[in-house]
Amino acid sequence: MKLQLQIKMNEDLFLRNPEHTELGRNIIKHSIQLIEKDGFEAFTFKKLAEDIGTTEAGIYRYFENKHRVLLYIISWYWGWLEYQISFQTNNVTDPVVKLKKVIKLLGTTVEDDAKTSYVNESLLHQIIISEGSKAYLTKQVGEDNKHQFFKPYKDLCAVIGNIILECSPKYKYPRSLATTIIEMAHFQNFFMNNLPSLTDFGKNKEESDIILFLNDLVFSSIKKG
Amino acid sequence: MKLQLQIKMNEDLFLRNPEHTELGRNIIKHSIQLIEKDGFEAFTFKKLAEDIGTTEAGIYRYFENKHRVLLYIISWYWGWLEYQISFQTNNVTDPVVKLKKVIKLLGTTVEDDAKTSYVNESLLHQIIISEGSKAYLTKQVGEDNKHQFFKPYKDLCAVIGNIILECSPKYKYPRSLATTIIEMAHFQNFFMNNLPSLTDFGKNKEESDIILFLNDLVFSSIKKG
DNA sequence: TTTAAATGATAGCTTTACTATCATAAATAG
DNA sequence: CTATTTATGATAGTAAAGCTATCATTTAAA
Repeated sequence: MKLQLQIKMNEDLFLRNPEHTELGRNIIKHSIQLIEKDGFEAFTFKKLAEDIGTTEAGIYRYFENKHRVLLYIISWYWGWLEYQISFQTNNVTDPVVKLKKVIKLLGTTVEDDAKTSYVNESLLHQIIISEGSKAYLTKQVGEDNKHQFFKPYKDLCAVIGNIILECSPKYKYPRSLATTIIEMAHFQNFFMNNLPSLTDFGKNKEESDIILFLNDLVFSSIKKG
Repeated sequence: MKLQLQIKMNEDLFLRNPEHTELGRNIIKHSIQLIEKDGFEAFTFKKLAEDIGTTEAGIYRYFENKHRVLLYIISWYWGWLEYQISFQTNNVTDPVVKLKKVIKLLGTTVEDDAKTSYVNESLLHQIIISEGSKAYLTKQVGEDNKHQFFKPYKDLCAVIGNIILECSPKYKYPRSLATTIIEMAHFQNFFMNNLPSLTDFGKNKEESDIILFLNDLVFSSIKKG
């Protein structure tokens, strides 16, 4: 049996659902490739169109602008990650074990998942590291929030926050600790590879060291209460 | 006696030193105002020129592009903050007290400092919160790093890392914890004001709560060793 | 098979990002 | 106190980015 995984996307993100057509799926696929390769600033609909073999106008029929594309693929990633977490922590009773799995998932470079044909999770993970915060670090964050564009991120944060509370019911900052884990999993990775003297991982450049750091950070914080 | 504070800037950041001329100082002053008001993406040399009452070409004589302007003002801020830290922790022997002062400085909205005429530190602090990570989250991070554009940030990180080591000589991740404090001081603030459900500070929206969170995070991490 | 929906091809417009040129004003050196 | 460097102003122009519009054609659904 061939399984196919579908992430439910916010309809306001697009003008026409990219999942429904070949061109749409190509837009997602090539956007991920281009943004990963050149960075979000250098990413344009013109280049994307050339890459796919369609025209600029064709892209605009699916997405209002490139920021929406970024929001789309990042939302997709958070949705996918939440699914991974629920899958991997299923039947796990010990919340400490759960939380450790979450940290490992956040801090590990993922492999491309065959269940999602037009999305390369490995590239997407790199995009999350380098471009993730650009989704919300804008002046339109309030408007975008009204459209619920950050719901997948908030949901993930809530899931992790609840696991933290399971570990330590009296801990005062479950959500802020959750965002700290998420953001730091990615920032420490970026720093390790680009500005290593900002981290303690410059020598080995091992993701596993980041995970050790995050485990230490999280479990010393919550073990007290 | 009127004191004047000068931050030594990396010469590669500009084509002509903006500190030396009225126009140059205006470029810095109005850049800070515009970036704070409209965000970095909407910031253009044309608008800046109109704001100042000069021409686009005039700006280009000082800065190669708007990203260099961002790097300039952000570098300035880190330099200024390192000075604030060294000033405020001077004569403090207890490293725990020092570290608490650092966290407070990072997490508190600063007031405009009269000692620096053309720089509004209060606006600059807002820019650090919303735009700070865009300085390095680019494809040119490697090139920019060769120019030493991130030295002020690295220096600050080293200073904080050393205070952490003073508190707890065996702690394994002083630099990563330092960047975590710095980044989270700003991200939690951004989230609190824009996406409050990502934090535990949505009700009060008090900076002091972020500082409590960071203190808890840091001191539970380092107290073990 | 008719009708609607999706795509391709092309054009055009405004803004951004940047370079170049030349005249003039201000500062400074001889 | 003039000569000359240096900074600024004014203007022009180019390539690319960001976006909208139109119409013909292909593809898919009724």
